[in-house]
Amino acid sequence: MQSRTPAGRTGRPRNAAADAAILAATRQALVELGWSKLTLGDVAVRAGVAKTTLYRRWPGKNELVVDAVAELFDELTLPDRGSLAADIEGVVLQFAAILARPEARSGLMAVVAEATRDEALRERIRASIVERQKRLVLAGRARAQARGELAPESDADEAARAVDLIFDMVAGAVVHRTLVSAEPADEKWVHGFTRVLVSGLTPGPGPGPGPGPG
Amino acid sequence: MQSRTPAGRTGRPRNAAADAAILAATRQALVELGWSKLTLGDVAVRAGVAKTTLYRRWPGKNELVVDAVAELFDELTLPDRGSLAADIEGVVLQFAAILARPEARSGLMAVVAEATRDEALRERIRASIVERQKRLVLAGRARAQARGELAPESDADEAARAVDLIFDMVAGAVVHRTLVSAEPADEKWVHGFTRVLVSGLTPGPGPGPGPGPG
Amino acid sequence: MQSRTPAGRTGRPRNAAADAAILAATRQALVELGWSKLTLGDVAVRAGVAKTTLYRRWPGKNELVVDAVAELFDELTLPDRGSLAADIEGVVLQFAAILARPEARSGLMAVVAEATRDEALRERIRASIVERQKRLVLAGRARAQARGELAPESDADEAARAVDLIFDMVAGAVVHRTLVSAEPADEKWVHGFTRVLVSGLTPGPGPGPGPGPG
Amino acid sequence: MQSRTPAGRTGRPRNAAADAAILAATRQALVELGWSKLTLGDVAVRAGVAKTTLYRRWPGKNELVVDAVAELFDELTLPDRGSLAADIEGVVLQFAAILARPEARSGLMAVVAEATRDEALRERIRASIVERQKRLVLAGRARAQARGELAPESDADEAARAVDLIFDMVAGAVVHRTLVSAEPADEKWVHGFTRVLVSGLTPGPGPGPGPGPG
DNA sequence: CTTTAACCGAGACGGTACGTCATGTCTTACG
DNA sequence: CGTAAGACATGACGTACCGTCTCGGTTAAAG
Repeated sequence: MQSRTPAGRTGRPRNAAADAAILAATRQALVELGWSKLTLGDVAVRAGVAKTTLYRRWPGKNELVVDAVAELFDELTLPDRGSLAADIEGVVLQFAAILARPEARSGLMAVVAEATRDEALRERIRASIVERQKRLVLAGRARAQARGELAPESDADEAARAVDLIFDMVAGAVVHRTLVSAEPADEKWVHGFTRVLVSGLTPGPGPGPGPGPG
Repeated sequence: MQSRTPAGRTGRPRNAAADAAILAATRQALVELGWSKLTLGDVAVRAGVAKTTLYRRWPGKNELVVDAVAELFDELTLPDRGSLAADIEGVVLQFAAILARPEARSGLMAVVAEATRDEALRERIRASIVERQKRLVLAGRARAQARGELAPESDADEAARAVDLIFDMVAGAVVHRTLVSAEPADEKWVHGFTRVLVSGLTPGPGPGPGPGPG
Repeated sequence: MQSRTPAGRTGRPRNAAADAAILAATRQALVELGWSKLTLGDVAVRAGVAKTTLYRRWPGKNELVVDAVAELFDELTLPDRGSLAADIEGVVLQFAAILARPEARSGLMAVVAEATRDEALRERIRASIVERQKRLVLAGRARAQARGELAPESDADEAARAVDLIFDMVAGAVVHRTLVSAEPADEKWVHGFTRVLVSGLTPGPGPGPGPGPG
Repeated sequence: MQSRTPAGRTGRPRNAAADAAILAATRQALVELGWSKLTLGDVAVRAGVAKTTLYRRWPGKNELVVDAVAELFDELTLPDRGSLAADIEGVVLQFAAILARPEARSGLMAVVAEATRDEALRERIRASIVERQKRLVLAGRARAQARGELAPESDADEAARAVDLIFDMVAGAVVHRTLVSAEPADEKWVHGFTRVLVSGLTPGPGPGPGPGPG
């Protein structure tokens, strides 16, 4: 998040409602215009706020969009569906649903692109989105370990690496399917993806469910 | 690619060298400025070409950047390293090396972001980059099937779905690791990724290499 | 005029019809677009001719428009209406009619404006338009002298000055009335103008026709 | 004139000094470049002002030049030199001096040319230049009537027509002499012109001066 | 009846200016 | 001091014409 009421108590206090109005206006503008056509002047008009107010609270377009998009992912949950594979399918479908919304599609990729040249923005994305949502992987892993589906890690460092890897594999595959390949991440695809993620391309000699991802 | 001398033979022919100069200038500008600061006027100056020449050959910045970035991925190869896992590791490391280059980083994500609102651009990306590089997955899969590591698909449709899935999983994980999580896709990470991709999170009862991605 | 077949006799001769087509297209474009919106590319298209052909024959827009407009004034005649005043009225009405045509209005003033910074263009205008039409003043003056309405000049130099003055007074007044004051030079106005020109503002104590210009 | 601070009192007020700087820069650019080479971007640079500021205050080049040129004619005065003819000679010489300045020469004719296709511009010229300077004719006429050199008009309508006619004859002749014939309106020419204007080409039987204009 | 040289159409080219738009800053009046 | 309004300097946009050039091809007079 961005704006804190500053330490000093004097002067007119900031209008607290403005923050929410600005973020909502940003998402609406993303839907209608996409990132590159979105202008801060337009957001200000939609939010019923002066451009100065907006600049006083966010440094620029990128940071504003990160905050506006980050909120979208807070609605993700990890319902207990009984097995690791089922839990993964459940959360991946939620994630795919969010990525199907235009404000997430164009906003997310655009700020990632900008972040390739802006260390501060990269950090903001990591803090507001990536680390924030790793909670889902952590919860799923803990649940699977409690069920005996996954072995506990030998040490904390290895655990962290495993969480990071799974997060990148899950989020990356869904994003790539949705935005680069531009195909829907529907139930069928999610099912195949989960099978490969859980069992691998070559499920081994055991009595596994069957080879291909189809 | 972009400019073909049109069917009619009349008129002064296009300068063939200009295309290459423009694409090289685009990549150079991407390195120095990133996508959002890149201007077509600047590219034209770098390429020693008039702005009008550039607009005569590409509709706009997005299409130009797609073409400039697409060329980067043509250098990917699939060396035969003896096993499916080793082949995957080899190509993923090459892919990670390309994504470490700034012209690929900002260019690729930016055009993907733009493509969320532009069907024609989406198609251009799919044709120039996605479909073009699926050759790697196809070659690797065929080689693994020849070795007996993977079972042949029952039908063409299933084969296509499998190729798409693997492509999204590989490319998506590397892109996410590199650009969103902003961590390097180094040998250690690639090794862990490949183990999960080939054997799954729960390798099952067989004599598999052992669990976890560590 | 412009294009002469050059000294060398070999080679394909110029298409003679093109000159007329270009000048006609120029006048048509002046009517529709005015001087500042007129483009040589457009004239070439209207004339069914390549832009190169046009540039081979005229140095630029200004010279082309001078030639196109100059032709308009060649239709002026000086009918013998019996008296100096009547002759003046007759030719002034013809002149006003030409200036009421849009190709003359915008073309003439525009090239005069350009000529303020281009000596060669000034000379072209003087030769093609001014000197060419002084024939009317010369003829009228000679006729009035034959009738005894005007005294013959004492010497050639004085005669030339008188002709120049009358030409400037007649042409200037009509042009100013028509284009600057933007009022029509109708019969009533021409009548008043002629009275002042012939008899002056203060016609003197004699039995003149009466004072004011009304 | 052009820019008034709008009715609303909010917002940053316009920089009042900018108007004068822009008009002065316009005249300077007219001197150096002429109308057709004058660009608004260049004027903005000379005035130390952004191009947007300029477009905020004037619709385009034509209107800007009208305002810049109109100011030049405000310095005209009508000194009392004792007789109608002397008064006319005085003001005509002043007018000729202004028309000898390059910013007046190219600017005035160019906007007149443009006005042939633009009713609003025509009205702007009439209001800013023509009607504004008729004050000189009115004053001269009143003075001549007070001296008894001219008879008073019978009615207001006739008076207006007389003023218009004289204005067109004086301004038109000087403009034509200066810009179309491209000869200087020097003292000798002005003397001859005034004689014809006051006494006519055929001064009649009275004891007038000599006949010809020489 | 072949050369030869200028003509012609088409259209790409390097430029320049256009008029608009967005950015981020500033300056005012008001609360 | 926060705020709304809006002017401001800056700079890129994508378009339009400029006048030049480079083609393939045509056309007539000269040899």
